[in-house]
Amino acid sequence: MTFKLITWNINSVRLRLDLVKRLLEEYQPDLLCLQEIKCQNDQFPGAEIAAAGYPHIHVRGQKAYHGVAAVSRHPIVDAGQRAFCGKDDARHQHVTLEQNGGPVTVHNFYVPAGGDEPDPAINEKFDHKLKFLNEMTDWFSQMTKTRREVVVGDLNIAPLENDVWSHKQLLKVVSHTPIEVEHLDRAMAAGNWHDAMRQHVPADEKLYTWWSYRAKDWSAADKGRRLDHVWLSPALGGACQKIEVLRDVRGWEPKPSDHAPVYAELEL
DNA sequence: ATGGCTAACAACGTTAGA
Repeated sequence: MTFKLITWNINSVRLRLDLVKRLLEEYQPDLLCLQEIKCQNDQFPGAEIAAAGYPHIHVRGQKAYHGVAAVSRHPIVDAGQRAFCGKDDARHQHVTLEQNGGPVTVHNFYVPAGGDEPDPAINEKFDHKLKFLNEMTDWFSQMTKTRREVVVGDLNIAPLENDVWSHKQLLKVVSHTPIEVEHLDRAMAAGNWHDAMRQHVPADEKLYTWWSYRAKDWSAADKGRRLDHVWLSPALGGACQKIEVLRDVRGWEPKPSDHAPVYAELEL
């Protein structure tokens, strides 16, 4: 059956609850994975999301920053979270759903942004980002590759040249530096993950999921980056029938998130 | 001309995003 999945960096779920409800109403996903919910578990607007038809919710939040949440139409049969880099900073959760073809586990990530200076020796945030990616690599290399698993979320790296508006101008900008891309590539290779977005959009076409708030007209300037991703385990490598960046949602008023959701349909 | 903006907080300036 077709499983509809959306990943979205919401940049405060409390401030943008109406946008979340509109997205659920318009796109009717089976599962929505949110990042940067910026609230503690007991502040998550679960009752209103349940009332919208999504009563199965697993939240991993904390005060003020980061935080991820999964909201599902269908029962979550298993859920958990992993602390990376010895910090309990709410950057990962997993949920497992029972589908016709057996269980499917979705990992929802919010990788550290990494600060401004792309040098781990002088910027502790960048160091944290690289260490986080190394830990992902170690973990993925131990995973059973025959399992049906999906990685989604804001990985905060735009790996390909056409994942940014100007490869040349962003080579020294955090999110597109060669060292970050190498780290992300290693994590991807360690799990034999397939990049579902690039299965459907050729590498020579521009593809973005994030546009800065600072542009006067984000859509006209179109200086975007592909920071959000959907990865498929080898067992699901051919499962994605359709995937698209919901670019219009970046313009939803009032107060859009600076990330657009990524919508995927998987045959499970 | 990649920061021109945006969000949370015991909160009117700081920290963080990317």
